[in-house]
This record gives sequence, C-alpha cells and structure tokens, in this order.
Amino acid sequence: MENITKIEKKWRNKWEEENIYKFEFDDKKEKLYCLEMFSYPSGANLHMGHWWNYGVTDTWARLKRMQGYNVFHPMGFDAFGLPAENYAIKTGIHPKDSTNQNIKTMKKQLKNIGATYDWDYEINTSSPEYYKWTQWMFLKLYENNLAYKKEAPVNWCSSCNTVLANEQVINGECDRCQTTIERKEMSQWFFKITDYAEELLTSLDKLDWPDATKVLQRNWIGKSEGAFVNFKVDDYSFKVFTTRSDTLFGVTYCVLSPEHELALKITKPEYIEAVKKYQKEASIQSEIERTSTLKEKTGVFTGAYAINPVNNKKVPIYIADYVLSTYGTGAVMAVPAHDERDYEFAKKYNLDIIPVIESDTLPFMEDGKHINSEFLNGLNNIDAINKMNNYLKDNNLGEKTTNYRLRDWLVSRQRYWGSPIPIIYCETCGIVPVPEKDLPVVLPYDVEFTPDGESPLAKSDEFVNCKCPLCNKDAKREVDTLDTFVCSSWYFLRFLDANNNNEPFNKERINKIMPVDKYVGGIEHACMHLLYARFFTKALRDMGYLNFDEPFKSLVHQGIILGPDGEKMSKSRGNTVTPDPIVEKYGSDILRNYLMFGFNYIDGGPWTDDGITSINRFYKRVERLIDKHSQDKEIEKLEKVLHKTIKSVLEDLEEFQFNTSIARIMEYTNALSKYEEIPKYYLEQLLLLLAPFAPHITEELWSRLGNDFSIHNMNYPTYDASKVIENTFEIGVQVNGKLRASVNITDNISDEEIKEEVLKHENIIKYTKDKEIIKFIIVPKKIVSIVVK
RNA sequence: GCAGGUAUGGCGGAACUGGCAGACGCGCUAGACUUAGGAUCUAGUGGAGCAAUCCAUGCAGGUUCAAUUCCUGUUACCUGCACCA
Repeated sequence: MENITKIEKKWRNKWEEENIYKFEFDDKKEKLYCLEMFSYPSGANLHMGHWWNYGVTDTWARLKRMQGYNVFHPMGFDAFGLPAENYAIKTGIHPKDSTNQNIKTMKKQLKNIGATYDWDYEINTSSPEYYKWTQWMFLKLYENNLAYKKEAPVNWCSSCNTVLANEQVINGECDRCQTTIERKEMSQWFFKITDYAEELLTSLDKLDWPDATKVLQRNWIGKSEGAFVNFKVDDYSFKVFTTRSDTLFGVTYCVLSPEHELALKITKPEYIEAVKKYQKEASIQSEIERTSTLKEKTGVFTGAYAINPVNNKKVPIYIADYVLSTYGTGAVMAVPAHDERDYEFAKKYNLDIIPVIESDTLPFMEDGKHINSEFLNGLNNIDAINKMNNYLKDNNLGEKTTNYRLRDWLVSRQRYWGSPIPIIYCETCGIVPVPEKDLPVVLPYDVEFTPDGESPLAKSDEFVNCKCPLCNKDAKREVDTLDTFVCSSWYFLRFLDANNNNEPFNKERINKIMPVDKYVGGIEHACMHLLYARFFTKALRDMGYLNFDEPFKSLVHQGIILGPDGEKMSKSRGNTVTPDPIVEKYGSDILRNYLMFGFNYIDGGPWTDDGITSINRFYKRVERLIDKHSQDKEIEKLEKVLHKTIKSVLEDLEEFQFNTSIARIMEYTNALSKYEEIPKYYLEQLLLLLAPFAPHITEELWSRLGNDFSIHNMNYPTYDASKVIENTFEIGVQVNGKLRASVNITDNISDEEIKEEVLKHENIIKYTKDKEIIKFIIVPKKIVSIVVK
C-alpha cells in the first residue's frame, strides 16, 4: 500500500477523534477484561517483545470487541524500580524526571501499535495518586496481621554497598557488578503470604492456566506432609520436621542449623569455641557456597545429646550447615541408613548407622519392610508413618504436620525509587502505622541516592523526622521503600478505577469486571508477580474489599522472539532487531501480522526478515482483490470456503493460534483470486475477518469499498454450520496399514455401499485378490482400513 | 539430583479425541508477461526410484487394522528448583 505510514496515522487520528475504543461501565454487553502485563518505562524505543506481547494480544481483544463483548483493555506503567535509579546514579538525571520522560515517549510509541487501549484508564505506579493506595494496601495488610517486621537475612553486595532484591541476584552474583552476594541480617518488613499457602496451592486447579506455570507455582509453594517430633536435650527441647517419621528408630544423631536459636544454649562449655567458629564460617559463606550440593558436608559436635522420644536413646547433636534454618524447623533428626545426606555426614564423622528398613544397600530410600523398629516391624512405609504419627500424638511426643517451602514475602528495599513504607517509629508508642488520612507518604524529590549501604531516605532529615500520630512526640519514619512487586500486585484492580481519589477502587466496579478474563505475559513471572497478585486478591477478599478468589481466570504466556542467531536478543550480543525500521517501511500492521504468522505464539523463535515480505505480499494481494470487486451475487463454492474459513479462524483465535488463523484466511484469499470479478460481499467478509489482525489496512480498504466508518464497529463474521458440512469426502483406503487408494464417498451411503465401492477399486482388487479379508474397518469421513491374510 | 518442556522437509511452522504426515508461507525450479524485475501470474517442490513401489515426524523398542499423537527406554537442548529433611 502506498504511503502506509500516512494512512495508518490518518486512521489512528480518526479513532482517537471518534473515541471508538472508549470503555463504558454501564454497557449492557457481556464484559471481558483483556490485560497484558503492563510495561516498564525504559528509555529506549519499543522493542520486539513489546510488539509481540501488546500487538498480538490486541488482535485477540479486537476480535472480542467485534464479537460484541464490552472489552476492557487498559495500559499503564510499572514505573518504580531499580533501572531508573541506576540510570540516575550513572547520569545524574533524577529517576522521576527520566521516568516521566520515558512514559511520554513510550506512550507515543505504544499508540503506533494501533491498539484498542482506552487511555483514560492509564496508571503510573510512581505517581502519588497511585502509590497512595499501594501504601493503603500495606496498612490494610498490617491491620490484618499480614504485614510484620522481623530480623532476616538479605542479599548484600559489598561492592555496590547495598542490599539487592532476589531478582537481582543472578546465580548468586550481583547483576550489576558480578560480586558474590553475601547474607546479612537486617530488620525487614514481610507480607505473610504463607498464611495463604494452602489456598494458593489448591485453587490453582480451577484456573485456566498453562500446566507448566501451575507446576512452577506448586513446586515453589512446595507442600510436604510430615510430622514434628520433639527431642529433649537437658532442660531444653527442639522440634524437628520429618517426612519419614517411620524411620525414627534409625535416628543416630540430630543436626541443628548454625542459626538455630538453641545452637549455643545447648553446647557444652568445652565445645563453645568450636561451635562459634563454625557459625561464623557459615555466616560469611555466600549463598551458593553454602547450598552447593557438591560441597563436602561439614559440621561440629556440640557435646550435647538429645533423647530420641520413641526409644529414649541418647543421640549426639551436631551443628551443620547442610541443615537450612529457613526450611522446616531448622533442625533435623538424622537417619543415615535411609537418607543420602545423613549417610554422607555419618560416614565422615563416624556416626552410627542403624537400618530400620530391610534392604541390601545403604542408604536405602525406597519402600520396604521395617526392622529394628519395635511396634513398626513388618510394616511398609505408609502404614508405618501412619502408625508412628498416631503414636507420637497419643504420647504427646510430636504431631502430624504440613510444611511449605514458600517463605514470607520480604518487601523492604533499601532503595530510593519506590513507594515509601507508611510506618512511623515512636520511642513511646513503638511501630505506628501512618493514619489513612495522612496518605500518601510522599517520596521526597531531593535525596542523595548514591548507594552506600544506607537507605537513601534516611539521609533526608525532612523526610525522616515527623511527629508520632498517637502521642505527637518526635518520631522517625521508616526509610525503606516497598518492593516494586507490591505495586504490581494490585494494578489490575486500580485500572478499573484509575482516577478514583477516595478509595483504591470502587467495590462494585471491581466485582463487575474482575477477574481478568485473559492475562498475557511472560512465564518469568510465574513465581513472583503471578503469585503475589493471587495473594493480594485473596487477602483483599478476606478483608471484604472484593468478592472473587482469583485475579486471572485465563493466562497465556507468549514465547520469546530470539535474535536471528537463535540467542536471546541483547545489546551486548549485538543481535537485537528493532521494530522501528520495519514499521517505517511496511507499517505497523505488517509487523504485527508477521509476528502472528511467522511464529507459534506460545513458542516464539528466532527472528528472520524473510517472512516480512511474505506477509506484505499477502496484504498487497488483498488490496488488488478489493479493486476487482463487482456486484453482489452468491457463489456457492465461495460460500462453503468462506464459512469453513470463519469456523477455523474463530476456533484458532480462541487458542491464540494466530499463525493458523492467518493461514486459513490466506486460503480463502486464494479461493477468491480464482475469480476475475469478485462479488463485494466476499471481499467485505475478507476485510472483516482481517480487521483484528490489520486494523489500519482493513479500515482503509473498508472505506475504499465505499463502506462507512468504522469496520471496527462491525460484527465479526459468524459461520452457518449447515454451510460447513461436506457431503462428499475423499477418503483414503489402507490395506494392511498401507495407503493403497483414495475413493470419493458421498455423505449418506451405508457401510455396505462403501465396502462395495472400495472393493471395486483397481488397486484394492490388486492387493486383496486371492486373500482373505479379516477385518474391514470404516472410520466415517476419515479412512477405510482393510486387513487381509 | 528433582520437576516441566521441546525435537516434524532447505527454512518458519501445520496436523481437532490415534485415522491419507508436511496445511499456510518462505526459499528453490521451470514457464508466462516484461526494456528490466528484487513486481505479478501459472505449474512443480520431503527423500530414493524410469516405474510399480519403498523410506521418512531425535534414537531404540512396544501396543494397535492404524502412532507425530499412547506406553517403555534413551539422546540432545531449553526452563525452573536445588543439601527441602
């Protein structure tokens, strides 16, 4: 198409003037909330990934619009976060200034996609109007005992002199300077996501999400059934968590993690020094060193002995770093005969190994008959566990329990560019939440944010010093900011009421439009954003602010568009492909269509330029066909093709199979091009079919056919089932599993007639004569299979 | 180590619930129209073979009248988790 850029611009302006993508709440049509993970406003232009996620999903949203849904399709910016802050440290440009500038550019670029966003619902998480309500969320969680402060180990980079978020730790190293991350104890705020572990796990089943994603979340939550067992040591006692309480008679020692609160208390005086030394060594080890499975196990004896509650045997207690303080109780009972790790440790330190399950090998982890186990002898694994758990409970020695791998969510960040945590520390009143009426706690502009290990906000006296809301004495504000994942844990709710100044969102609105019907974004968020957002939704539900259980009913992960070399696109690799030149040359519709046609949306794949010309050629062909339009009349042959096409396109689009939908429309186009003159109706149907795929081009051609603005307000084609039915079929005939012939069969003939027809076929006669027909299988409309001997 | 995923022509990729493997397109070959074509149109295009036919969905088996699809084993790559007691 000539002047494609101009044409696209013309229609975008028209759409904006006419406000055709306006979303109205009171619409009588059925609602549909289509959402892509909102964007981080980076300085550069849109990259291929943006077009891939936003352009392609918009096609689906457009289909739904044309199918008569009241589609809510918003866009906004996840604007807080480290990149802006790091950029500021490098360039001196304030994060607020660069972010706002980036949002401006990005919004302009996003508009070039020609998507159906209603920008009246735009949000920016770094604006006080937004983070006021992020802070409100924090207060509500705090009120409901779902936010608490405690001492915790965090990721510390000694070179940047700051704490890093988990997602900034790549293979145990700082993603900025590759320094090995250390652990450091700091007082931090947490959200009690573990309260929801069970529901987060079980309600996954109901969701229309990719199985792979559910598996990731399930593993992350890591439920395991087991038991607590109490071990006494002198005047103290500690609990261990075990999934194998059936092996209790095989316990030959116990291990506490170096961080265990009893570690020093139970240690005998002559061992104190060694234990302290070991603790220190463990604490300065990096997380990778500490948790490496390759590392030889180490430990130190405490001189103390614990009493095995089932047989009152004394077993030595060790401190060893192969036991993690963050899982279970931070203490384990060791059964070297039936656990590889315990076995390795026992061998090294010459500890007893007592088999309690019959086997030829050591260590043996399979099921088997119990031995050396008094009342468990002869039982298999499951029965033994049940019997033991009952015994523990009856004798008050322990109890059955469920343990989760999931940890509470650490939300404190010692960084500047984030939402301040609305908490005040008063010497008299302690921790005091900022009263709701005082929100937002505004992030001050003039702050020294070069990282030196101290939270940047701590350096702003103006920010820190305040009055206690309860006693009005001098007090100090919390100086950490919130993890940006907090901002994105509820943005899909705010979108619906983006300009509400009185509350985070209106309850009726939320309940009317939520949940999100189709959520599209990368799988990398499986165990972070997607989990956090589910937690927020459930917490808000239990507080009475909304009445649904899950935020995202149906989820799609787009694959990744790789560089032409098959590697992930990156500046350092120099394999990035930028959309801009393609958009300039061919227009945004062509880029969008190439992305849809050239790849499977779920898989992605390496970029190639070749496909661009092919899709461009296709639309040029469509344009030429439009110019061949003639008076309307029905062509029976085309009717059939058209209705079959509509059927397939609708089915494929439902599954995000854009590539095959376009292939089907190409087939329809091929059928049309057989005609010198094409009735206008069939061309209009073609344009309507293509409208969600190529909004600009179809709008232009629609008007060229003499139709009124806008094609996007038309209904999407529907098919007539009676026209899709075939009444003749060409079906294959197999003899002994090999294809030997192909026959034409009409719809309504009997199996006997089919048999007769098939056996008349020359080639079939050849393969069946002088042979006995053992089986004659007819699969209606598909195949005939003959077995001969 | 554990869990999940992927593997189909020269290339991107199709194939619903087991039913004619390779839709659609790129590329390539030949031809047409052209001053020309990197435009457009027509025909062909998985491999071998003159043909009948045979061989082909990572590899090796199995189930079945029939397997890209189901089962067992195996290889390569990708992703997540990783001393989880």
